[in-house]
Amino acid sequence: MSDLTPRQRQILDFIREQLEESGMPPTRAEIAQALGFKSANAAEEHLRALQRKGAIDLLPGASRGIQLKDTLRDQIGLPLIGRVAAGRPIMAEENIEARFQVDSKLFHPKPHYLLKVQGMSMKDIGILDGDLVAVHRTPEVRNRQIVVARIENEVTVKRYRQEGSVVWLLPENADFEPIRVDLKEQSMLIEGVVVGVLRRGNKTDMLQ
Amino acid sequence: MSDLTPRQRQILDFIREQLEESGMPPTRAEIAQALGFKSANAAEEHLRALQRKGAIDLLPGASRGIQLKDTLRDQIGLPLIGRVAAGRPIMAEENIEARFQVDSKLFHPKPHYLLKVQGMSMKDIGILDGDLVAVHRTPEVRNRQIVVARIENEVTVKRYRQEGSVVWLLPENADFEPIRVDLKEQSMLIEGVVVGVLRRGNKTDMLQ
DNA sequence: CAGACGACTGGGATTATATACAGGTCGGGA
DNA sequence: TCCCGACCTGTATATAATCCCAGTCGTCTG
Repeated sequence: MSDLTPRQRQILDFIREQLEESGMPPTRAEIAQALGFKSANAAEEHLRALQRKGAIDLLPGASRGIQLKDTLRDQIGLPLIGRVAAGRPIMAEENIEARFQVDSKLFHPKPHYLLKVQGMSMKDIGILDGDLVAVHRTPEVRNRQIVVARIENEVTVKRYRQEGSVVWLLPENADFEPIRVDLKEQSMLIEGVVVGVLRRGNKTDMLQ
Repeated sequence: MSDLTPRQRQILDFIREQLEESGMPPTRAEIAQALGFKSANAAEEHLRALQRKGAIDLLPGASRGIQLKDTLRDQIGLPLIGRVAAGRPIMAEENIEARFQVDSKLFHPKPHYLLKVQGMSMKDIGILDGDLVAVHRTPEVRNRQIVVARIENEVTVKRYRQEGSVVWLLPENADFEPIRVDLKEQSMLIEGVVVGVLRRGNKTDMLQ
């Protein structure tokens, strides 16, 4: 899905924009005009490419018959992951406690799931025990990002720092110790990047 | 706006349904088929009636050129309140920066708006500068609740404590001083109770 | 009881739109 | 070198869709 050319991504963005602003998908001619094409056929070809790559659906014969594929994900809502069963993928059915619809405009990049945080190790950046973090599922993380990592079947939220083959998972609370992982000796799985935090007032006495 | 005939409401509902399901407004022919009309003109006339009554906008010449009026579209989702203009009600149009759809199952009681927090005075309970708090609009608050209060046109988020006619607005950060309000001397308006917190990772460098 | 109005049928002109086909450029592999 | 794929122009055409006109059938209102 992410192997789109820059031009194709541009067109996908334009479609999304149009849907936001006018509430309907654009026509070939509108795409061509927006991107500066002199022929609507250029838009047609890009749409077909986007369809081949699975980014959109095209309804044959229908005017403005363009559908974004990822609307499905939005409609169902984000799964809330509680405790992660040992040895199971994080999104396995048995880990899902509930599903919540959360506006995808709120977070960027788009989160794939919510994870319930256990413990106070990230207290200093405002992530408390019981908070839900919105996680974008990706193995590509950069230094200083807050990540969800799995070591030895333990899922943990920490700040990421890599130095060669050594990864440090840093807490944001002086009471906790950094975790050192040597990738040559131990395996570690990056489950994603934290893109947002969500706290429910009623569940903790923190707020009321 | 609500003086629509049953038939007109049915058609408005169908438009909304189509937008949800297919991501694009229906054509006259599609409306006619869904409602059992044999002529697309019946749909045309209903659309004109809906436009006259202010429920929708029709874009002349455009296929599927039906837009739900902003007042309808905007009713979806919680308004995000940024800075509150002095002397204006908190939900005034000019204070609304955006709207986000948030699952009502997430918070309880149901929030009425999101407020952007300024400053670090509530840092110790994980409410940071720039965070959004979900607020349930009510004047009835109890001690120890986190409330949104307005004093002298300043809107502030603090922990509430009342002792007779004196109200204390307590920060959750040792660097800040409690605010003392004597209701006999000063006026204070309770704008609501905080029922949740929401942090967007991309806006701060806190998360990434 | 005329007349306005909501709710339709049926037909048809006119435009908007999708989409096929025939080109052309440019850069990157095999 | 040749071919391919991404990227475009330009022309053409069938069809999707808007939108105007002329009616019909009730119901309610002055």
